[in-house]
Amino acid sequence: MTTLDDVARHVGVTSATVSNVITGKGSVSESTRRRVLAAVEELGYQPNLVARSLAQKKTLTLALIVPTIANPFYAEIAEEIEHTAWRHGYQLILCNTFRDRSRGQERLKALSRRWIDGLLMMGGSLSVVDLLAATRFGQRRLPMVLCIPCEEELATGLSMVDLDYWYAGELAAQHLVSLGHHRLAIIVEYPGHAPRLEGFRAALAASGIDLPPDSIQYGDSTMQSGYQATRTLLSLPTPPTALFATNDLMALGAMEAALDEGLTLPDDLSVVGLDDIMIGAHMHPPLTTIATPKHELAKQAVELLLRHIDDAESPSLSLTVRPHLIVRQTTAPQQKEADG
Amino acid sequence: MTTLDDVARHVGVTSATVSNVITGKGSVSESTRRRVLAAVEELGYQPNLVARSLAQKKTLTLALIVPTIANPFYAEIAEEIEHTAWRHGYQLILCNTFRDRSRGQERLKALSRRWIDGLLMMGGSLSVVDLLAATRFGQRRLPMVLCIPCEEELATGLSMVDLDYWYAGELAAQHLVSLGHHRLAIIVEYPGHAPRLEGFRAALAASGIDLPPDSIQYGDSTMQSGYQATRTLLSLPTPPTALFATNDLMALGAMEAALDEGLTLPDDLSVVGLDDIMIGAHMHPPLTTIATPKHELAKQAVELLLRHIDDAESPSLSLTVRPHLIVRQTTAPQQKEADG
DNA sequence: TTGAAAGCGCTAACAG
DNA sequence: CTGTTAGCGCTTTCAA
Repeated sequence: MTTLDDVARHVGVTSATVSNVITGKGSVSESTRRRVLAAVEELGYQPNLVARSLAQKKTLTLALIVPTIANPFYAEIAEEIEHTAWRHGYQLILCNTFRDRSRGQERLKALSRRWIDGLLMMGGSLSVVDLLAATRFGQRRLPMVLCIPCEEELATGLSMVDLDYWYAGELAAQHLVSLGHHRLAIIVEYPGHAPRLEGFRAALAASGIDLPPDSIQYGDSTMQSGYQATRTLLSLPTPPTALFATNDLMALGAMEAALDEGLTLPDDLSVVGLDDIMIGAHMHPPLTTIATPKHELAKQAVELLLRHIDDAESPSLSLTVRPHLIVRQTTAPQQKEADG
Repeated sequence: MTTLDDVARHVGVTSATVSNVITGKGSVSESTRRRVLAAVEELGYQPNLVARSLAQKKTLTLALIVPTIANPFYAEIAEEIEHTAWRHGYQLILCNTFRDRSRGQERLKALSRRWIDGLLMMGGSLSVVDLLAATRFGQRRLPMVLCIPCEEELATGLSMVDLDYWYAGELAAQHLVSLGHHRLAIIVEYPGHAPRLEGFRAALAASGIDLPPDSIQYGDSTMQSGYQATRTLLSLPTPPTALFATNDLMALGAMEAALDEGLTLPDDLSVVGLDDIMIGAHMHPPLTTIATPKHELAKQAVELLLRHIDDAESPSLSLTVRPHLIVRQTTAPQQKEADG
């Protein structure tokens, strides 16, 4: 384990000089510069990041907090975030909270001791109280951006990158309405996904279609809940001919339930999801969904965070990314019905 | 940002004493101990991990290298690993290599500068050369364990935690044979999944069943490749009645292909996967698979790594975890056939 | 252009 | 039981 001093001694200069050539700061004569570089090579010197971090109060480390990386949606975003972070020279510490408050707090506390440069938080990972506490680590301010905040996180005043979920709901409704459906249902995580519901409802209203209470079912973003909600919907006196699940996992659960009921997709029931997780495209039939542009989302989030890191005075910003509809094969025109 | 010295000054002792009460080392009188603790509380003191790391040469940080966290199998394991690591007080840096050598090398180099305490590597993330180079960071030895090594990584002599894949192949074959199938096929990533193939082949041989070259198709562990391979298999003069895909993603691709061909699952074709990714249980029909006990795998891997960290002399170990069959609904008894 | 010196915040010997 | 001292490996003034 060679240190700066080793290199310096080997060349016959001082460690400050070696530091200068390595960081590219200060000015060094071309000749010593070359000798230093040669020595670095020869001794296989690697700068020690922890020493540097201590001296500069900068760790080149970001943390990403997610509810659970086992959810493919978060995993796919995490991959993009990791990628973007590394491109900017930052490493990523991964934290799962399992949506558990005490766990989240622990994680945060541990992070605060290690002087991460910034924090990226997926919405719903932490309680809002903990979240706000997190913005101040000791006395110093922790740069942080919220990625896809949930309802109650919107008022925190933090920087955030969100998807235009209201628009997503609108897209889903418009697509379904354009196919001639008028008995629609929604499976929604509430209140987390409220804007999706509202966008959906508003677009329906604009087409003169009502969304009765019965046709709004609640889930918790898992397949299981999508499955259950769909069983309930299908057992209604007049079951829906089309449904929108506010995330893909619930949509997959819905498909499963419909198939278990012996229905044919999409003829007997149209299903629209939201997220565009990889696997959705490979279901049978492939899932029609409102896609989250994950690469863009990650890019915006990381770059916004870096802006906060580089400039502590940089004001809080709210960015919004627009989703788009991907029509695959779980949606079809409304069939003729017996009872108009 | 209060430091040890601040606390010390506030109490009227020396920073060494404060350090002692915080780390629990050395001996401190009960009275000063209480005063220190009070001051810590009052000032909201948080120990600075980077300073501590520098002093102790220990960072309480592990890194996990995976090919891609977007693959649910890795994501689910990553979650278990993160969980286990945190329970032991370690944080986790996540690295995706995208199976790209240069990217893997970069990651490794960056990690080497930050003095991580240990490295967990999913098999196939890195070239073997880089992998071996990674064991020595500068002159110091980097504790490391390989998780589910691939063929060419077995000879590295590193500690590893593997699944008994030969046995997994055997389980798949036995299950299918017990259902009366004798025209079997396999979709395998080669040579990465060679033991799975060999176990499968051996178990078939034991039942007097041959596995002709045609019925061995190659994939790269993606759904797409499973899909393609299955199309090929189904277009054979005598297509198989059952197939084993050496990972779940390929099995899902196989299901998709079969359904696209108009086949009914499992009556027209039995499919067995391997991994037990979450989503497999929710397909229609739910996927029969050979399950990886991910929790145990993660636990073994992390704990083995910690053993290496705590004791540099701890010898390399190879642990093996046994998979088990989960029968769901993609496998069924062989149907009667027209042509014996 | 280079060197000397101080310091980042903490731990670890060793004295007292 | 507590204080003193000396680092950990690097950066950063400030002089020379």
